[in-house]
Formats: sequence, C-alpha cells, structure tokens
Amino acid sequence: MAAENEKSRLDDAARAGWLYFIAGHTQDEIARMLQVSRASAQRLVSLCLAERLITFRLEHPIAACMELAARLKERFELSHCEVVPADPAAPQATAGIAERCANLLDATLRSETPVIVALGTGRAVRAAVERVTPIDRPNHQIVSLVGNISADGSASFYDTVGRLADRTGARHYPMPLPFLMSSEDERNKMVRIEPIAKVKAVAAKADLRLVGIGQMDQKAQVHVDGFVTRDELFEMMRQGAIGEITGWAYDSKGRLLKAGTNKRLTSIPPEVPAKTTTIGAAVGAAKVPAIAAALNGRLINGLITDEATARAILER
Amino acid sequence: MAAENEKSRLDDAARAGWLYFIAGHTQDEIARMLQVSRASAQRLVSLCLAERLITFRLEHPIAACMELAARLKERFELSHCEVVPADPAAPQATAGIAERCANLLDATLRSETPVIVALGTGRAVRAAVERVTPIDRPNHQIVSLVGNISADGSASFYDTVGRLADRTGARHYPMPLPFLMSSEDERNKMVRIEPIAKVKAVAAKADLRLVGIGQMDQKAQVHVDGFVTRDELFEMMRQGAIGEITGWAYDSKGRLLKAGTNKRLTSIPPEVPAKTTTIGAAVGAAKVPAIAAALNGRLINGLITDEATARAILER
DNA sequence: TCCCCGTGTGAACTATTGCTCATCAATTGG
DNA sequence: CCAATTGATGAGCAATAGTTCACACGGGGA
Repeated sequence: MAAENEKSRLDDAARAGWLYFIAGHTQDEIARMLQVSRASAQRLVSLCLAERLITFRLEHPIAACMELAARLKERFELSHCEVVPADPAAPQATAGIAERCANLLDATLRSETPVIVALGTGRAVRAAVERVTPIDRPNHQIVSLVGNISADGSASFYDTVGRLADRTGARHYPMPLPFLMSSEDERNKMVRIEPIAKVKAVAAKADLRLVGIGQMDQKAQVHVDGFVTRDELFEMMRQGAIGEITGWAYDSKGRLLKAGTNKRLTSIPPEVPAKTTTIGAAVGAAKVPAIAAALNGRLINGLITDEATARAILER
Repeated sequence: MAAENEKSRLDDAARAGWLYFIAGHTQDEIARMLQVSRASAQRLVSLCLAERLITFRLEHPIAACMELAARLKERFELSHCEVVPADPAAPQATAGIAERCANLLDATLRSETPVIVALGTGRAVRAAVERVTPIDRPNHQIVSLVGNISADGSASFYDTVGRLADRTGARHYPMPLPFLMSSEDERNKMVRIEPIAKVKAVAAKADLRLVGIGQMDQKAQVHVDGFVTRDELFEMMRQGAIGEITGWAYDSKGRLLKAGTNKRLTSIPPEVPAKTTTIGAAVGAAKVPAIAAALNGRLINGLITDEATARAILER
C-alpha cells in the first residue's frame, strides 16, 4: 500500500480515537462523521490503540501501585499481587497491607462452599485478622501453620487462628506445639502424634495460605519475640539465612536451609514451589532481600506489599 | 459520608480505571477482582472518568486539529467544522482543505435522495470540485451562487458548477450574468428575469452551500481576477469591507455592506444568519480577519480551514 | 492478460457496557 | 426512637462495541 494512504489511514485512526476517547462520541456517530461503516470506525479506534497513537495517564497514586503489582506478577509469575500506596507518614506501617490482606480473607471466607485458610506469622497477618468483617461460615476451617506455644511454655499472643475463628464461626486448628523443639529427633516424634498430624493434614488441603515474611537480621522478629535465641539466630545467619516464613529460614536464593533451627522447627514448611495460593505479606526496606528471595525461590506465589517495598524488590 | 470512605472509593475508581484502560480488562473481570458487582465496576470506571483521574493523550498532529475544530464549533456554534494539519512546506496550500471539501461534497452527493448543492467562489472550492469522485446522480442539482461572466464578457474560468455536474451527471444551473452590473437599477432588473429567478429559486432550496471567503485588501481575489476595479475595491475598503463571500462584502462584524459594489452584485447574497448548511473554506493569515468576521456575523455556519488559520482565528 | 495474494469491507452475530428502576442500608433531623 | 432523605446496589434491559466471515478490490507476477 502507498505510504500516502497509510498515513491517511493513521490520520483517520487518530481522528477516530480523538472523537471516541476525548470527545466521547459513540463509534456509530464517528462512523457517520468519517463516512465509513461502523465496523470500520471500530477498526480505526482499535488501530489508534494498537499504534499507540493514544495513551492513558492515570493521575492517582494508585496508578503506580497497579503498575508495580503488574510487574511483580509478571516477573515472579504470581497468581496474586497487590501493592498499596506507601504511607509517607509511616513508611513501615502495616495498616495498608493489613487492610488488603483482610480484604483478601473477606473475599475468600465469603464463599458458601467450605474453604480452608492457613495462617502464618507476621504483624500484617495478625492485623489483617482483626480487620476481617464478621461473617457466619461454620463450615470453613482455619488452620495454623506455626506452633502457638513459645519457648517459655506460654501461649503465644499470635493467636490469629482463634481470632479469625471467632469472627467466622469456623472450626479452627491451632498448632499445640512449641515453635522449636529441643532436638531434631524430638521434633520428628512430635509431628507424628495424632493431633499434630491432623493439623498437618488440614493445612495440606488449605485453599489459601497467608504468611508473613521475616528478615533474618539482628532485628529478626523470631528473635525479638523470643522464639529463637541470639546464638541460634546468628548460627542461621552464618548458614546464609536471609529470611523466614513460618519460621523456616531460607537463603538469598530462596532455598530452605537444612540446618540449625530448621531441624527443630514444628511449623509446617512451605511448599516448594508453592502450588497452593500462598500469599506473603510484608513491607519495609529491611525485608526486601527476604521477600525477593522468597519470590525467587517460589516459596510464595502471591504478594501483598507497599509501593516502596515493591519498587525496591524490582530494582534489585 | 466519611472522608476515608470517599478516598477509598476514589482509590477503587482509580484501580478500576487502571485495570480497564491500561490493563485492558473487561468490567466483568474487574468486578471479580475488586469483589463488587459488575454494575459497581461500571460505576467505578465512570467515576474514574468523571473525576478526571484518567486522561487521554493523543500523540498525533491530528489531535491538535480536532481540538481546534471542536473549539471553533463551540465558539461560533457551527454545525460543521474541519481543521486540517497545516502543511509546513506550503502554509497557504489549499490542497488540504480542498481534499476535505471534496470529501464533504462526496458525502453529500452520495445520497440517493435528490440534493441541491450551491457553489460559491474560491480556489479551494474549485480545487475541491476537481477532486470529487465521479458518481452518477442525475437527480441532484448543482447551482452557482455567482455570475460566471466576468467584466470583459468572457465566461469565467471558475466554471465549478459545470465541472461538478460533469462528474455527477446532475442538472446544473450556472448563473448567466456578469459578476457586477453597471448600476443598481440594472442589477435589480436582471435578477428579476426568468432564468435568473429560476437559479435563485433553486439556490434558495440548496441543501449545502460551499463558499470561499475572500479578504478585502490589495490582494483581494475579486480584484486580482478582474471582477472589481482597484477604485471599486478601495471604495469598499473605505466603507469598512474586510471580507467577501460570493462577492458580497462585509465589515469586521460580519455585517453585509449596503453600498458600493454590493448594490450592483448579481450574486445570491448569504443568508443572515445562515440557516442552510453554509460551509466556508479558506486558509491563510491574510484571510483571518475576513473569516472571523464571517463567523461572527453568522454568514456561515460551517468552516473548513487549516491548523494555523484556526489557531489565529481563536486567538483574536 | 489472468491469477493470486494481501488488505480492507460490511453483514451478522456475540460480548460488553451503560442505564433505569426498584430496593435497601445508612444517616440525619424531628 | 422513628420517619425522611440520601445514596449505593444489583437485576434486567437497551445500546454500544468487538469479532467473525465471506467477499470484493487492487497491485504485482507468471
């Protein structure tokens, strides 16, 4: 086709695009104006889009978040990803992601058919549970991925499973075990006893796993909360631990370590690669390496984070 | 409603808009993603538009033209307006507007039901006629608004009516009169004779009038072509003439003058205000005051011009 | 010259979107 | 505390947009 016609076709495409998107006419009107069939007007509008003659710009902070979420989803083959605007007032605030996690839980629990939700650790997860809107779903099941008894024998304040069950009337399965056993043998023994095996079995069928992601540094939450000692933490760091999910430490490639506390952990380990919908929830510059490793290692296939964290992950 | 909810609603609107326009999802998909009904998703997309969260940008020279045409249409209450990109190589070229005029004529003449087209003077009009695609429409009528005999008695080379009739097989009505009579009396006598009255009658029923717009300055086309003498031209300029349509001179407010050559003109005068679709076709910096006056005086209700001229008219 | 290929076209059909209306929940004022 | 008002909601329908298909046109190449 002659270059001149090609050009005039693009001109018409631009005209059609202008009339459609900017002037707000229907394609039928445009067809009459341009003296073509409606089908041709539609083709012109498509062409205008295809040739990128027209661009959309979303003037809203959310736009950047959507963009980041789409890139994360693509890059790490995630089944679900949400990025919330970073709160400039509180860059580490979990409020934003907690709201999204709560929304996700709401959506999942709204289902009439029975679902199983498994919960891990993390402030965001805990906060999310508090924000779930109460709903009566006695046929759902809520299961904990981590032991809720801390080193000193008291019940952990992370009783997220119980709280979520309160709000839904669902059956719930806390894990009646200490976070760490004293030896590998003992761990292996414990996880085979009936009540624990039952919890594991339910967790294995979970429709959704919602987990926090912890970094393994001097401020590691597992240490701050008293689940692992300073020495245990340092040992894991020497072994290359960079992050943890439900206590399971992994290295910078997202490989679960086969040493140290991992041998004595009672938590249910992540699937590798994650097949069940497994959503990680975490924010903060300190957690970026841990989150990135979890994504690369396919320990999670979903992520809820904030804008600053998302950007940092993508820029690595 | 609380400000927080309001904000979250706008967030959702932005999300929906992003998913719709940028990610290209359907509203149904968006509804599922956002956990709302499809109707609500549609409302969110509308809201996004209404709140101008999203803007469209058309990266094409045509965009500016469409914008200018829309402003001219609005400002002067035009029923039709087209602005073509100015050709940087030939700022006065009528090629662009001629093409659009031809397109307009094509569109009008394509009609199966009989239509009457009246033609005025002007290079653009003449060039447009040459570009009309031949079509067999014996029931159409083409009528001239101006005498086609020049001062020296020869037939004018502006035989646009004949040329257009050739291309369409339409009946045509040239105006067998000199452009100017020697006196007002004589003019009044001539326009009453049968063949002329017939032409006037047909012209009065025209569905479309396509006319050129001439400026009244030393390079006025009516003078250059020898229809009016230098003295006559200067006299009209003294009377305030700034432009002419089919020879009828008007002042800067678009009021037809009641003096000088206007008293001896045989051309069919413009309707004031224009009720029939009356399209003016003109480009060039020199014609800007004439075009603007014609628009203000409602001598025309349609305009075909180029980008530079359109901009100049709007900036006055 | 005739044929073939690529391209564009409109008709007809399907999918998507926009709108109206009845309903319902929340908030406010009496 | 209740009625009135406001505003959001979803169902259902009408309008609009998108797709598919068969066909026509026009420009090379045999």
